[in-house]
Amino acid sequence: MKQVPEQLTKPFNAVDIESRIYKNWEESGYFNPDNLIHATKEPFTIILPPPNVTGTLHTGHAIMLAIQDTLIRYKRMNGHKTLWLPGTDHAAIATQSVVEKKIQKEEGKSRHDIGREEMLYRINEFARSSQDTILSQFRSMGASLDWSRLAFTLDDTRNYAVRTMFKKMYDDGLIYRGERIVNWDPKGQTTISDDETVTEERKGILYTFKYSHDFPIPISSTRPETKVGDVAVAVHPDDERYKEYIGKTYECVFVGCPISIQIIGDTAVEKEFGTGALGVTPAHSAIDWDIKERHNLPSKQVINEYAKMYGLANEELNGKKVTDARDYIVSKLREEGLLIEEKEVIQSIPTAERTGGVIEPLPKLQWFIAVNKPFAHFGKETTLKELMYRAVEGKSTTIIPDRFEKVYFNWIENLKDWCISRQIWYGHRIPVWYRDSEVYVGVTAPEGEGWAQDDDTLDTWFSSGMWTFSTLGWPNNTDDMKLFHPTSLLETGHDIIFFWVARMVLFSMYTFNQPPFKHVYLHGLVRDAQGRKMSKSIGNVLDPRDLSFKYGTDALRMSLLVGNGAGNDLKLGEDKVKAYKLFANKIWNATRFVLEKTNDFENTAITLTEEDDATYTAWRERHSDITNDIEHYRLHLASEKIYDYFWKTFCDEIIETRKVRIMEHNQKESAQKLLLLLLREQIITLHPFMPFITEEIWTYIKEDNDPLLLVTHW
RNA sequence: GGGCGAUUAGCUCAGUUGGUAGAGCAGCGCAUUUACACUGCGAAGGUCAGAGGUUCGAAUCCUCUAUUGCCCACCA
Repeated sequence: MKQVPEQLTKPFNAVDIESRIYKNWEESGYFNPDNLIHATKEPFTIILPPPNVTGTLHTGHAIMLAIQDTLIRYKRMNGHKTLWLPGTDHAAIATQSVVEKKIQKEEGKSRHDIGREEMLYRINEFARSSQDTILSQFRSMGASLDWSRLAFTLDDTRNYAVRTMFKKMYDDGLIYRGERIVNWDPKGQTTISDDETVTEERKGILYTFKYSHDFPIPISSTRPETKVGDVAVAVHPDDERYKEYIGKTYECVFVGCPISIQIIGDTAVEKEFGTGALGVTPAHSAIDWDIKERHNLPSKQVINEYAKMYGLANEELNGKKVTDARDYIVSKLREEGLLIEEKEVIQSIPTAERTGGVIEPLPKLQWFIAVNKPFAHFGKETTLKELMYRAVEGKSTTIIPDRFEKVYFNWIENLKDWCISRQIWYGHRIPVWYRDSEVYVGVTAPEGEGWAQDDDTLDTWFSSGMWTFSTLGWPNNTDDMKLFHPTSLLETGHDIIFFWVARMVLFSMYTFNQPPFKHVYLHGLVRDAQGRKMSKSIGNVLDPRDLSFKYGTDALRMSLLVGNGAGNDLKLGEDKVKAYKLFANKIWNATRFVLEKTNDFENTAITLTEEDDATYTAWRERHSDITNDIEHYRLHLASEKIYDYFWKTFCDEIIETRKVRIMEHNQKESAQKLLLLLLREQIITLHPFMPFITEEIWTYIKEDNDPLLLVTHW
């Protein structure tokens, strides 16, 4: 007669067991693949998308952890050498601006008052203390991450990898320095990439005017203040209205500033827009810069890094903010009778995602990665763009759901050279040194006196893009590199496909001619129960820590998995989490009941009756169905199926019928054996989804020489 | 302007390769010396947005329409 464990007689309380169980797992060492000595199958690797060091756990993280941990646990139980590698991201602009704001608020100082060295020290200190917060929150989700391999995008190992990569690409002619129109963020005082901008719809006015009375062609612009930097007027070469002027140059005075305007023909100009004539401002518009390149025109910058006018003959303009300058110029035009039309239009204005500042396109000397430049690669001539395309097209990487492959291709096709330099301090400093007109690019500083390192840092996605292999010790030829790269799966949100996924493909294909991962699984965004975005202003943000504390981590994980198909957004309400807390209770109570009804069971050799055997066979079918779903990354179906079977089939049918037979001593031992067998196998099957409660129950039902459920065979 | 989705019960959503429409919540009826009220049993509720097509058979495949969401884009 076995005693039912005392703990089981109390109601289930998740909070009581979670930290203790996590500690047991961690101390067992099985999160580290080096300790999985019985793992005979090939490695299965996921590199965790590194959260920002400054962050705290949100529902997006929770989804990512639930999906990845479920897959990792499943693979580990299946005998794969399983590596799930954690790390954090220095998130350059985000982190620096948090610390800058803090210092501004507490000490009233700017980063320039503090100085580069001291500032970097402060940011690093902040990053380190902040990191502990997010990592312990990741632990609380039950994440079976190999903490012994923890990486940071800005630590020494990663910095060495970044410098090595920069040098290698520079030597291949893929990294170059050039003057281009970049997205300048006057608020953040830095360049940002196209992907870091968001367009905002705003009302604007399209002004149609002439520079001066003696200039023949009226032009239209929403930004008349930039027109003092005009060098040409472009018209369509076939435009009958303006054909006769092409090739002529006019000297005129526009709001007190002398400008020299050449009339040129260019097919980029649309006859139907505005007056059909485009004032060319190379320094303040990307399209105009291209026209300038085509026609060999000069360029005059009239707006500085603080979005103020400068260098103009009309002293009244100098120092004015662009918006004030616009008002000033419009009123001058009106006075002089040069303003022909004002038309209200909706315009899309690019703003900086991070700071909200209105982007000022400016010409700047920056570092770029050439994506369209042919180079020799593993014995063949190719371009980076081709490599990125080929990885997905050739199915060496598959994207789940596959409709995102189209999105990926679409983005690749429109890809332009990637500006990788940033004018902020926190990040990987560009490994380039200057002395007079000499330029030195190297992994380490050059010998000799008088060299000064480039002040800029690299775009944070440069280091993140190398993440699948920089975390494994590249450029050293480590055992981890040999064993775990390419990785098996990248699991992340679909909003990050361009920023990150494509860049990882770029670096890995370039370096190894192999993609960084075999599969990409994209999950959706979490929305509230009504389908709205979670936002602080609406007040509908669900904090996973609260939910976990209130309903248990297992319940939270289930609520994030069930019904959450790849690529679709997930609507999450508190009721859903609550429903899975009830499920945890059900598991707990069913376990107690089964143990009570079988505490006199001893005859383990007994064979099942025909009926019991059929029931068992039906379960095995359901089990292989679930296995198949997990193998195909259909966790939303697998989780629902095990939930449904446990509750509706096992509890409501099997237990109900067998308890009668046990009480009536009607083929009692077969019934007892069936219940024990099914309980054991379901606890194993539930483990990847609900790791805590199942590991706890395992201690009550396991055989003496069974290991932790964590490493029990699936 | 281009691209990608969504539309299934009152609400929120599943539905894996085409084979008798499912779940949770809400609501209705019944049960209660009960493993679990954090429960069980039962009933009700849907021309699967609309129209056309393919098929023996369509929520599922194709075309169009309507509504709706998201992403990308240098129209000055």
